[in-house]
Amino acid sequence: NFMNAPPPAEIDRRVEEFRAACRARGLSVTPQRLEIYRALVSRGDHPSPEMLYEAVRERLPNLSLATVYKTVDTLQELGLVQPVSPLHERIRLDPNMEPHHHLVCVRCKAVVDVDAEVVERLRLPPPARHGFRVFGASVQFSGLCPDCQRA
Amino acid sequence: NFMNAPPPAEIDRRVEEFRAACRARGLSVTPQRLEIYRALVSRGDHPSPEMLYEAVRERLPNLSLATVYKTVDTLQELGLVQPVSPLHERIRLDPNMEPHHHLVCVRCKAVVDVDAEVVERLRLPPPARHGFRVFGASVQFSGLCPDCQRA
DNA sequence: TTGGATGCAAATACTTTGCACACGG
DNA sequence: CCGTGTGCAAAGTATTTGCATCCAA
Repeated sequence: NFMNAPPPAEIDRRVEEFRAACRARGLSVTPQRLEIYRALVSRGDHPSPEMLYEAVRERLPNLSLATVYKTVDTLQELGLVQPVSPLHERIRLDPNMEPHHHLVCVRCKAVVDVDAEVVERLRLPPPARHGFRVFGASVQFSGLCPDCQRA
Repeated sequence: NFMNAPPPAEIDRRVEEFRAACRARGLSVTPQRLEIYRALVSRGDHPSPEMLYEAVRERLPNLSLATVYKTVDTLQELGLVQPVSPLHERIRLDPNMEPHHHLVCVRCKAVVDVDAEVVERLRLPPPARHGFRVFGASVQFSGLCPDCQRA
């Protein structure tokens, strides 16, 4: 198991933080929200909404998948979660097969290639490899494109 | 316009490469395939299948969106295109809001956090910024997780 | 001529929305 | 009690598949 689940004390601390964030914003602290957030921080594996749904249903069998999606939105607004990739909504295609990097506009999702040379060689030290065989690395710079800076 | 479209000569060269790759593999060289690949390399903006569809329909009005998807699959098999993000199929959630990096298994899509310290600070020199205002950078290491190395 | 490629339509997968009821504050 | 949150079902969007027809070789 190569996942990075936090220790129990850390999980509890983060769940408390979440309660506080809800109270601060006037949001109800419901069992669904608590369990969904707890499941998310407990599992170190960056789950999809469906995976969270399955996990939480063991404790809350009436949970609805729609509630998971809504709760994830809420967590994003609270600044407690983010998608691993900002480009998950639709597939985006790259005909450049050479090693290179990307610059992504967080607003309009424009993607620009960045040549490999402008970034120094990226090495992952063995202890950080979690047993993976590592082939490559690509950097994703995030920012605002010229158009979106105006808007 | 901050996109990086190649010069016409380069586009033609790559389309020829594509013809050759098709012939080498015994695949038909159809107008649809040629135009889809040409559109992909012409536009430097990493289009979605829908964007390609709209672009190519100006020249081939009968084109079907399903053909675009099928052609994209073919191009992937030929090693001529890849998705910008390997995690586009479903949203994956990360409750770690600190700057950090990811290690992704290309086979099973497992995602593991990599602490920021193990990679040196990533700077994008101004000329490479294409007018973007850049906030952050995160590295995505790709590899095979322990389980998938066995399979 | 003929097998692979295309177009259409139906199917599937993922995510969002509308609304009546439930429950936290 | 009141208004937000939940569950269900239906709708919406992205992608895949089945199949009859078409066309590149």
